[in-house]
Amino acid sequence: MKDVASAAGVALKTVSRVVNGEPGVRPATADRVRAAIDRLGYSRNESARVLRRGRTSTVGLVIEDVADPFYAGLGRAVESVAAAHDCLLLSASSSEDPARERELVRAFCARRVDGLIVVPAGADHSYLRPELDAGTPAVFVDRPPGPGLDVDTVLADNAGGAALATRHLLAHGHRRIAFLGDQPTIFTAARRLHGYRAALGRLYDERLVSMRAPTLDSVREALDRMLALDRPPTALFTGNGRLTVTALRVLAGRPAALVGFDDFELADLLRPAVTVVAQDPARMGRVAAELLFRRLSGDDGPAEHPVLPVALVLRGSGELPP
Amino acid sequence: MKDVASAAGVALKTVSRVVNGEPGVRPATADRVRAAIDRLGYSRNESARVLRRGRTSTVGLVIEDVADPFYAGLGRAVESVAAAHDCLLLSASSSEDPARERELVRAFCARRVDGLIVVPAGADHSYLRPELDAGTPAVFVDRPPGPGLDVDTVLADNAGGAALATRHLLAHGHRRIAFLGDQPTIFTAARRLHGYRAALGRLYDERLVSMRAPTLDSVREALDRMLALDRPPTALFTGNGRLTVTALRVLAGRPAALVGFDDFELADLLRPAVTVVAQDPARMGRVAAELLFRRLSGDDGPAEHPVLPVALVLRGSGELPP
DNA sequence: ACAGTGGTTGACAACGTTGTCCGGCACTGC
DNA sequence: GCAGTGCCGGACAACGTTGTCAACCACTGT
Repeated sequence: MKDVASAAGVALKTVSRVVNGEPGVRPATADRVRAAIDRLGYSRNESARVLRRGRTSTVGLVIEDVADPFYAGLGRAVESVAAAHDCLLLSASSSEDPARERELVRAFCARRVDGLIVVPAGADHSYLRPELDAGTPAVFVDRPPGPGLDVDTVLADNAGGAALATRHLLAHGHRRIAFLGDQPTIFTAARRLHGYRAALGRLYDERLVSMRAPTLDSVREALDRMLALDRPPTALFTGNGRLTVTALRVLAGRPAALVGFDDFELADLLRPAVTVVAQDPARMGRVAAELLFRRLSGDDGPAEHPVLPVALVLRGSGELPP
Repeated sequence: MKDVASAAGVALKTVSRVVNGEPGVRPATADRVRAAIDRLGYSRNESARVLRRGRTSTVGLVIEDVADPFYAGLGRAVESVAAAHDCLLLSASSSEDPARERELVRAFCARRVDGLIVVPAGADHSYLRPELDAGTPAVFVDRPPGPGLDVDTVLADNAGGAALATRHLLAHGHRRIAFLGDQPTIFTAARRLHGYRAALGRLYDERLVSMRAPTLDSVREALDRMLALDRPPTALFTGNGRLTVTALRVLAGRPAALVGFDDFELADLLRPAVTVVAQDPARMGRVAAELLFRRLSGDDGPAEHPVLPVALVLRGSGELPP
């Protein structure tokens, strides 16, 4: 900027005024400055600006995996809202590792992001206290923060969706409904198990439940075990998109009564097409981002906890008889 | 930091030394400083640090859409490499809009990213000249920069892959092979058309080619038109993942001889399973990021232009007879 | 002719950090 | 006791920007 100033024969401050579109610069002077800017290929140093002004126009997003379709859709929505507020997005994957999550949040805060959107992996978020107190708002998405921290949190109706799926299978005559969920330490997995169990009532049988990371082997093993029971399951409820796909792969085309939590591309083209409880990741991201930007524009009301609805999408696999 | 210094009863610079792990501080003093840091919840202001040191430990990634599985996989790989270099990733979607692309690059550069990875949407990248001259390296991925700019570029073997797919269908007896490609202004679409055409030789018939954005309507219309020809196509080659999925949806389960460019999840579970020319988006992202970090660590050799191989994955749909 | 006015412009400090350099202190060897 | 030698700690400037405030200029109205 100094160079631009001397090239244009004006003071530093005048260049600053032109760059920021501040009034009080004669058009002729402004043109001279702009010409010098173009000639030198100058671009404002945002770090210095941040240092002076305190706002980075950047928000941080910590999700489990930027390549997972669910989180990618969520991230895209956050990006759109951020763009509408002239903000950029720092995004990173925690890989379901609490230490990494914390490290990322720390790195984001050191870069002075204006706000944070977090899909938490860990169960303790007390490390966020100083940042929150310092005025960096955070919004949790998909999963709540650990105990002792009351911040904005956007969740889906996990238990309700699971109950919906389970009742749907019950309504189609199934009495032995298996549940494949992710590890119970994951909030959504636990909530969905809860909804499933509540809907089943006394039909609940823990032998029909498996809560493990969604690998091909773990799913195969669980299904083999269940199918070998005296009274094997006649239907399957899978607890997230990854598990649904993995289960379909293990079933290898054998049609089975199945409802999955989370929609996924091509669910409609499989045969039978797959009935799912659909969340709307884009909406979730949008709601969270809008909440964050409301906080950034000064709203300091009590923490909000919106719960987004889910929808049962009938496609065939969930309507098969026992 | 000033507060920490006075809280610990030391000078500013001593705190700086502790924070940066510089030698020359007595352990007892360092402990006192660290205690003060914890007590005050202090975290270093990265903007100020950047201002002083010149490096942000942040790289920028401009892709077409962070939610597209192909680019999401690419982005994830870039993130991994960046993380290995203790860098964060600013990522954004250009939505195939040259103006937006340029705006994003500008915003990234203003924030003084250490380097850029760009999947270009536009055809003119002369606006990058000042940044490159200023020492911000850029790597282009998936598509080359506009003319007049010779920078590192990582491409896939688009023409080769298209030829491979086309010859595969030819080898299975097809003589009328249709091609659905994206808009010809998109580099990869043009290259794939080129490979398809070269492989067909005199069998090429422009009535069997459609190059349009992959909407349901445009694909339906193109297929209807082609199937109404005197000598309709007996096989279909789709020019990217989105088109493949859209075409499958239009075909609605009617089996058709089909090879798609780009692999996609569940391609193996459809019936017939879908034969594809698979790129490796993760590898592409990794190669690009590694190239970028080599530049960042001082390698200023001539621009490199690696071309990544593609692989034909036989699954059934490409082996159907006419 | 002169104070008053409004529109431009510029000098300077400050943001929080790090690099440079210098001062003080304890300890060593004479 | 005294210079020499490390080691530790601190003062200060600088990075590039913006907010504050004051100075300047050309008019205007009296």
